[in-house]
Amino acid sequence: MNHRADRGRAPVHSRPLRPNQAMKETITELLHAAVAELKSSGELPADVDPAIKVEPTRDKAHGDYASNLALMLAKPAGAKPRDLAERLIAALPESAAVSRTEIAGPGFINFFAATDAIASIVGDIIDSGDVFGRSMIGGGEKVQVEFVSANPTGPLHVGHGRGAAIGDCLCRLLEATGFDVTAEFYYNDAGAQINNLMRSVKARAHGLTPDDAEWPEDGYRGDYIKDVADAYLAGEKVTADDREVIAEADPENDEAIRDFAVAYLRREQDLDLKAFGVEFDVYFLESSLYAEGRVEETVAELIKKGHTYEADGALWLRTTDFGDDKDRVMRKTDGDYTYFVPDVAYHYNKWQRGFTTVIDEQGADHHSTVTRVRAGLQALETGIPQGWPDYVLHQMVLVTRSGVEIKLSKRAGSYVTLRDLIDEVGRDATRYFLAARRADSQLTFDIDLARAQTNENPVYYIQYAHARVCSVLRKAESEERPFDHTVAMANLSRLDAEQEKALMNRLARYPETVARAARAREVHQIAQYLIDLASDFHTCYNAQKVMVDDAELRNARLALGLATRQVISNGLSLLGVSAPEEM
RNA sequence: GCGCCUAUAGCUCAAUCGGAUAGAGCAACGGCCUUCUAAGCCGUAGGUUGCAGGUUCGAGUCCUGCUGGGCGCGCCA
Repeated sequence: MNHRADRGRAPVHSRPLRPNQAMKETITELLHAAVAELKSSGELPADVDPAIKVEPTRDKAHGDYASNLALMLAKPAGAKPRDLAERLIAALPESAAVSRTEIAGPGFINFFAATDAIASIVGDIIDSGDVFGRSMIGGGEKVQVEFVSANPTGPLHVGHGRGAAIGDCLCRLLEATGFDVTAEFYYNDAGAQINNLMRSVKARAHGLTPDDAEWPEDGYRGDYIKDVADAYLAGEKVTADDREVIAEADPENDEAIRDFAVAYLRREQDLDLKAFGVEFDVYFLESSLYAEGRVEETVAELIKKGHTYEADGALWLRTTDFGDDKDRVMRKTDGDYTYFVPDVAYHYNKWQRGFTTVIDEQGADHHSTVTRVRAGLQALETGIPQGWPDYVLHQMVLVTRSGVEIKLSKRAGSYVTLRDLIDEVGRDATRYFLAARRADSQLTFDIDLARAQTNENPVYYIQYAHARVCSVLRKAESEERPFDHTVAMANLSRLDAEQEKALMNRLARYPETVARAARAREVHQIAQYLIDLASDFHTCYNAQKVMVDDAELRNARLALGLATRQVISNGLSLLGVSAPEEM
């Protein structure tokens, strides 16, 4: 196990957080008070204890916030929702934050917030800075996210790229919500596939090409194998995962070829990941499970707990006892273990390392391992909860150019590499496109769209909003009318245009968006939010000129710009996408 | 055949632990730069949320069945 101390992501913040959902919380408290009032007057049964839900409205005609409380309480109260809503409103304590309420639709209570109350978010954001949106809902819990975990048999492909983008963003998201995150990469550095790699490199070292008759069966045919062979014969030195390997240059030394090829391809993958802005805390080698006796230990434990049997010359695990649809072979007739045994040993090791939550991010084509690994862990009977670990599975990525699917990369031979994409469309756009969709739907990566330097591209749409604010601030400086924090804070109530209110309401939703995305393990929600935020900003920008002569209004608008810039920047950093100051 | 995922505007996708009139971007059409970056904005058009039932005040969302698509179903990983 190799540790990487420096990862580049910020540590969990311990700074106290400002209350940045004030408006929503205020309304929730008002409703609590109203319910208590109605209970004491006997209009509501004393035993009802509703979960009060206050949501930002989708339609501004419905006010700023709405609650379905009356609908929820109608049945237990034995009253019509609208009547109940009326009584709830009558029982609401006075509050300066709420300018008016109304009953709408089947019984929703709509709240129209006072401009002051909405605008206070701007000050909160500016004061909080990078911390805005962060929380401690994770409570410092140790979480491990395992992702990419590609075997070192070739360059990373688009699918790995999707895993890298989702996994890395998930780590950032979890850290931002107060989890103690370890990013881990697991790989198989021994076994049949690595032997195949060795044979392929050896064949290349002997001058063979994939079309020769003597080329190894199922050998890796990509051009990169030749690069590995050339480097090996040239006696190159490679460093990967803190290990240094010097090529023996002897085309007959299987062991040396194997070590070199693994190190070489690991280094290649790391260079790609680094170019993609992804780093890991821990690289875990499958071979270490054997070297440290963890595989044997796991097998012995499974046998001891009585969930195994011998049949047809093999050792089986009765995974059907734990929800699998058929039993699985652990030890083959040739004496080797099947891959799932080290998988179980590895996950048992994760548990022993104290990760109460483990999230495995992987391609959905491996989804059958989910049941198997969980079954193996249950069979150990060590108190690991059912359904541990968690999985985030992503579906296939289809890459198109000019509307036509592309499947081949020269270098890799059979698939589009992550490097191809980064080189062609750039890191920001690649990350964004791979992270912006729900993991469990298939993704079409449109190269033309991703590399478009025009308004067609959603990444630039967001980045442009950020750059625009920066531009306005530069203008304020150059005109020697710089932002004045005191004047701005005293005049936030001037931000009363419809577009400004909409933008501020959007800003206020950022913390809960981060929290929800982290809870759901859905990084695409951040991407979606940023599009909406950028849209609200662009609308505002076109409707309301910032650099007006009225200093009070000007500074209030500059403050709104600053707050917007801050949230865009915070959100983009969760995605690992840059926030340029000019474009 | 079995399991997992999925089906939303012409295309790519959103949609708050079930909420009000399902939203963006692209593509189409019409407007807006002597004004802070037009990589932008405003407007128009575009939908039986695959189909059929069910649950309830309310369903794109939950349940059942069906249809289409993807992936998996090995003593490969």
